[in-house]
Amino acid sequence: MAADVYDKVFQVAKRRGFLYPSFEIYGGAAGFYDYGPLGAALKANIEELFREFYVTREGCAEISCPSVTPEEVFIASGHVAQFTDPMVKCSQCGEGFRADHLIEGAGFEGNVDVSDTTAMDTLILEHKVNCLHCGGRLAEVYHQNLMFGTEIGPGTRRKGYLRPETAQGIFIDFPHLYRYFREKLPFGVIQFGRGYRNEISPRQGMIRLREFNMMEAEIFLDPAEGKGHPDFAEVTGRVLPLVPKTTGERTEVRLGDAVKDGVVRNEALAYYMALTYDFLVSVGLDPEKIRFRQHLDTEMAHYANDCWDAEFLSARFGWVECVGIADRSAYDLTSHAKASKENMDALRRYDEPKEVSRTIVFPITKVLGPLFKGKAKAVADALAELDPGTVTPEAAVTVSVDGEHLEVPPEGYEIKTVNEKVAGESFTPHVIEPSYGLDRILYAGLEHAYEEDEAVDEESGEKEVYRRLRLPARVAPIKVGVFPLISKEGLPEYAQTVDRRLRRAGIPTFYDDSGTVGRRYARQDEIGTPFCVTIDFDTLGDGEHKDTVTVRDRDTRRQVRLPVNELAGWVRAKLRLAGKHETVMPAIDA
RNA sequence: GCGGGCAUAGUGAAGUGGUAUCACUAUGGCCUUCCAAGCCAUCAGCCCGGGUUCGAAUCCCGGUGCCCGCACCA
Repeated sequence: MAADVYDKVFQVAKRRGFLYPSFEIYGGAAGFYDYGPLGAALKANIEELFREFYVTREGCAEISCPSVTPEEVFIASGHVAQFTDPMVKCSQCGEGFRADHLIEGAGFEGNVDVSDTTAMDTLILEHKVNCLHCGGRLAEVYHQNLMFGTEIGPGTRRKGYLRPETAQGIFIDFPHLYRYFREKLPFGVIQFGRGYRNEISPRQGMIRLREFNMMEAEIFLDPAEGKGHPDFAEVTGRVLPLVPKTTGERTEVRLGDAVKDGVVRNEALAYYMALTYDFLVSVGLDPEKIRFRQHLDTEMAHYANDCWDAEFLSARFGWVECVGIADRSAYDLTSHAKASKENMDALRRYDEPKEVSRTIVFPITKVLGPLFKGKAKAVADALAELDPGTVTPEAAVTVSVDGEHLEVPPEGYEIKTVNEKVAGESFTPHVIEPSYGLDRILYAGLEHAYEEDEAVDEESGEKEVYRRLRLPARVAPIKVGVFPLISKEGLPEYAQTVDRRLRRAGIPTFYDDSGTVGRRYARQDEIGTPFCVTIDFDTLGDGEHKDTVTVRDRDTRRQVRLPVNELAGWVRAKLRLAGKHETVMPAIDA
């Protein structure tokens, strides 16, 4: 059982307090992990970085919606019907199959209605489908929905689900958000949150979780404006590693060309791919181990019409999706508008309101009222819906109300031409969705940051593994380790005041005076602390180094001596630089 | 869900029916003037349940979890 990088990373993560398997004292549960103190800090730092990218830089607004969600939402979104796999098991050997795949494989022409289990049972009988494995008889088809169900309120008042994605909350709030953004497109909204998927067999550790953290952005835009991005010009020259669906081959192309050649469907998708690349690199992923793979038509989610996954290369799992950038078109808003009967449209304003003259069928309600009593309102509405061109003037007209045909006499309506001012035309915005899997990104960051050397002890000659996490300073849970060189003669006291000053300045630190300084460096290297500060006798003395400390860089082990008064500012400057990979690990001047 | 393997301290390992060992880590102390030094002490463990036996970490049965395949994976 050669320990691969996953094992090694996980071992450090567990031992040092990044990650713990959840519910461990009760035997654990696959697909759930706890974030320990360092993991929670790392997660918070990644979230903060996401805010920096999407809220500060892109101007998105952050909202936060519940995880527990009424069933109607997921009926409208398609998840109840489609976030499910129709399963059928062999009654003999127990082998499980996708029922619809079996039926299609048996020569059935046409669409299998995956929502109708009895229809599928019938089809299985008709086509004499047996177990592919042992030839045994198949049991009944059942739905394996991957959402966690629950009830809202005591008893079974109202069915609900834990959300499988945070996006729906944003879509549902669209009318509010549209007003918040003063009825102007495009705008973006982000949400951090947990999502839940009751995976059948989550056996890939941090990669496939049943409860996981997402950072999702929904960018609403007007499709008539070509799905562009105001800053697209800044990224046209960027070259990203792309794996288009047409070839399946990795190519490196300028984004401007990729859009021009139709490889990437629109500017907005391409822009967010570039942004995502920068984000992943800032979190500490190895730029050489990132690529963008386009979904094949067959693997696209039910709501998407184009989707590029950012994938990272894992030593154990191969290429793993960690961000999905999808063009969801108008799918979600249209679905919710239809299901809720709310208006989810936006208005494309004309420069000047237009005078439009329109011919309409105008109901004369004072005639319809006495004539149709309770149904008068419905009749009036039905009349107004009619196309004036189909109505013969001065004649009775028949309308259909609740399946009943009613004849309206000529005096019940009037055909007239009205002049209206139209401010614009309404349309359903399209959505570009960059959706980030936080847990996977965090794991990727750890795996790509992990480094070990075999150190040979000079005295004993024994080999020892030296582990180091080269996390970017920006995301490292602890920024500075603070040590007295040795534990005596006032060094610890002085070091503690340095530690305290740094923390008061908003810099997370770890004070350590145990063992030798080398051991303390090792401990901090292992959790990715970028800087360690040591207080020595020169600090206390009256010489030229009075009130100066040494700062040691994790990756180069180089040291620099700084006045203690400048320390907090120096560290903060290094942390601010951490937006790009090249600058996150600055060498310290010797 | 199916088949196979595994389960001993925080970590890694030893332990073929008779007092559970060892290393590392951690904690306290001594020592220590910059990269896992040394010394002393301390904490902490047989996955769960049942069976066989005078006696089970060890043998048997069942369960759970993890790993590897198959299947599944918007």
